[in-house]
Amino acid sequence: MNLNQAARCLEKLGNPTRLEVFRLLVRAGHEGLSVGEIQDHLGIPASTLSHHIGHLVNAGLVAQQREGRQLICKPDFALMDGLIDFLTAECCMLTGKPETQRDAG
Amino acid sequence: MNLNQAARCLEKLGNPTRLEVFRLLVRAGHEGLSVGEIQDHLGIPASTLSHHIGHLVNAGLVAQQREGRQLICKPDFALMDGLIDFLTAECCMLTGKPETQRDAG
DNA sequence: ACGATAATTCTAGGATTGTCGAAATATAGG
DNA sequence: CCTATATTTCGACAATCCTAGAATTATCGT
Repeated sequence: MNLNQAARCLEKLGNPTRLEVFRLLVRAGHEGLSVGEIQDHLGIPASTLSHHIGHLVNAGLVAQQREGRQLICKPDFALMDGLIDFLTAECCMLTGKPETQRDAG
Repeated sequence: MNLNQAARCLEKLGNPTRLEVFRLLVRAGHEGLSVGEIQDHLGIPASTLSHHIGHLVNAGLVAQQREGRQLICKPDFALMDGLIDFLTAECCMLTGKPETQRDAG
């Protein structure tokens, strides 16, 4: 995870609707949720939701797989961990977390 | 830190230039850096840099204080910690980190 | 007051984003 | 094939963002 990759992820999560979608998917866990189920939770027009999910998929934060007529969305936990690792390592104090430090810069 | 606050911080950090500014300030530590020093590092026009710093200040991620002719910028470490806590608690697996969990919801 | 330095505000342009109805595509079942 | 369901793509519009030169404000030293 480099700075530009991180910025891209942060940009996508930096929209209230998308952050809510992502949080919903994280809470759903490895089973994921269909687009329609997400829509039931958020109550926004399908085209708007599809637009936002497209952004998340494009950034790699969400993966989709078809199951019959439904498209199941799942968060990429590893990428999210990578993002948090980046923020912790590059944009935090690191005080009291020496094991996270990389080169004692 | 609620979802909208988090989204606002993420949005501001989700721009490569601003993320680089913020990382630079974090690396500078509690002493901070003047706007001019940041400009020396990044090499972008003063008005563009000022615009981006304004965004970071507006979101509370960066604080400024004047020292003579210079404006010193410092990151708000506590807010950044709060953001990472939010992401860890609401947008992560939480597997193997039970002490980070808040209410086992 | 004057000149130099530090940084912001003004202004304007093109680029991108967010929204959502309408139309189109994909799948399932009879 | 026809109908219903699930979701995306298209199209349009307003709103916001990014960039950066020019002008302005703030501070310091003399």
